[in-house]
Parts: sequence; C-alpha cells; structure tokens
Amino acid sequence: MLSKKTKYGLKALTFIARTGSDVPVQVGEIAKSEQIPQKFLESILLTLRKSGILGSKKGKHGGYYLRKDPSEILMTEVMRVLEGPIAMVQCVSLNFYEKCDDCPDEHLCSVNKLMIQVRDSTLEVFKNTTLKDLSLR
Amino acid sequence: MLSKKTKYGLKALTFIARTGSDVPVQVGEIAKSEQIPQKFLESILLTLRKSGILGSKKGKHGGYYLRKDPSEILMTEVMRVLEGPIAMVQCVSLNFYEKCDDCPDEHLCSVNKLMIQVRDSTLEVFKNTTLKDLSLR
DNA sequence: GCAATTCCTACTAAATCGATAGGATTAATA
DNA sequence: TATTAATCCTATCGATTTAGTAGGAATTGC
Repeated sequence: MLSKKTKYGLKALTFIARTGSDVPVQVGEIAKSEQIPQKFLESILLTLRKSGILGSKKGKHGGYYLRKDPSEILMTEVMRVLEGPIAMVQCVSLNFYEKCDDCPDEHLCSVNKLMIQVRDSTLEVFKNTTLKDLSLR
Repeated sequence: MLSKKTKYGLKALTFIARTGSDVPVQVGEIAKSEQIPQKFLESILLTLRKSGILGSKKGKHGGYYLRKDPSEILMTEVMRVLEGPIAMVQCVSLNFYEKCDDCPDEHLCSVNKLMIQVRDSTLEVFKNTTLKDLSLR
C-alpha cells in the first residue's frame, strides 16, 4: 500500500504544478485545498525540498516552488524520495540493493524472479510519467 | 515492500511445485529447506489451504499439496490471498475498491491516475505468470 | 494406543505510520 | 526596529501492522 506520505506528497506536487507559476505556494494553502493535515504536510514538503525537487522561500510570502519544469520531474525520482525503493524486495532493488539473509542463491529464487518483472514493469510506468502528466486534468 | 508472509508463501508454493508429485509435503521439510520459521509457515500454509490453492492431509504422513496443476495457478490469485490488494491505493483496486475519504473526485486525482497505470502493469505480470513459471530453475 | 502431523486460538515484542507539539529561524513590511 | 507570517527542526506519541511464539486440540497411520 502507498503511504499517506507519498499520497500527500504527490497531491501537493500536483497542486504546485497546476498553479503554473514560479510564485511560492504556501503549505497552508495546499493543506486546505487538498485536505491534508498541515503539520504533516510541512514535513513532507521539507523532505521534497531536501531531495532537491522543491525549492523554498522562508518568511512572509514564502512557500514552496518546483526547481524544474514539471515535464522534467520523473516519477522514478519522486517515488524514490517519498516511498523509498520501488522494488518490492531489497534483493531486486536497483538503488537500494541488499542480499536476502535467507536466500542462498538469488538466481534460483522464485520470488526474486517474479519481483524483477514487477520492478521492471513498474519502473517503466514511473520512467514514462512526469509531474506534467499528473497535473493534466 | 513485500511482506515476509508473502515471500515465504511463494517460496513454499514453489518448493511444493518443484517436487512434481502429488505426495503431501510436510511443513517441517519446507521450513528446514527454505529457512522459514516453522510455526509461522504453518499459519501461512493454512491461509493458502483455506483459499483453495493448497489441499492438506492431516495426521502421520500428512502435509500439503497443490489443488491444481502449477501451470494453472496464477500469481494474481496467489498474491491476492497472501498480500491482499494488488493496487497501491484502495480507490484503484479492482477486488477491494473503496473510495478515498479525502478525495472529492477520483477523476481529477493525480494519484489515482498514476496508480491505475501501476496497477495495470503489475496485473499484467501477475496474469501472465503461473506457479509453473516460478518453479522452473 | 502411540506418534506424527495439521489445525486453531491467543499472545507479544518490535517496527512503522500518521500524525501532533512546540518552538527556532528567517524574511517582508509597516 | 518591531511585528507578523512563513519555513525549519526536533521530539514525542498512539494506533496499527508485522513477524513471529506458545500451547495445545484434532486427526490419521501404524
């Protein structure tokens, strides 16, 4: 299941992209419009800023803005920041690989085999979807 | 992330399929070979039996066996039994649909749009993979 | 009757999730 | 320069889920 963090994060990014401007958008505005607990959203946007997807401006009239054009923000990047590994098992993860402690040989493992396929097909979707695609109504 | 339950369940099913016979396989044998805590595995195989994927024989020389040929056991079925919904959000699930409480209109929701694609591509993998495929080395 | 197996219920420790609380820091503006 | 409004940061917390464990009842083969 998708975490609320990721869900809220995607909605917030979409909201910002849909404004179509470079003027910073405030957390409160997004929280109200998307029905997201404001404090929770704050921490999510902070994560997105630290990862470089969002930029921020502090103080009065501050807020968050996209650091790239929506058409250049891939879902692979967003999902990895918000949700973590895209693969369903670590032994199949491209960016977060770790050997299974129980599995003696990955190449004989049926779970490994299946999850590679799932990873690749999911990756295909994320690689071909940008924030611009999400923001189109 | 895939739960251990699902991981162990898939490994156990593969193990049983690989025996290639109708003689019941004992939990202890699978647990030992696949390095799975026996009591935990017991409960998993019980779930698979209740769902109709496995059959069982009690008492001495008892154990678990497949109720269908491995080539007829689809991953869609196995995954739904072990892991639950295939979709990453309920509002996109075919078998476990539920409306999001926060989302006023699914058709305008960017998360919905993205997760439908992920669901379909994952489903495509599961629909085209059988236990037989997994059991081939 | 005994041994070996599945079946069933209940419990538990640890981790994760979904927040909330409280304030520090920064920037615009009057 | 004081005020206000925003982000930034750390810490905490209750609820839920996960990954088992414990103990024994029921069933079957010999």
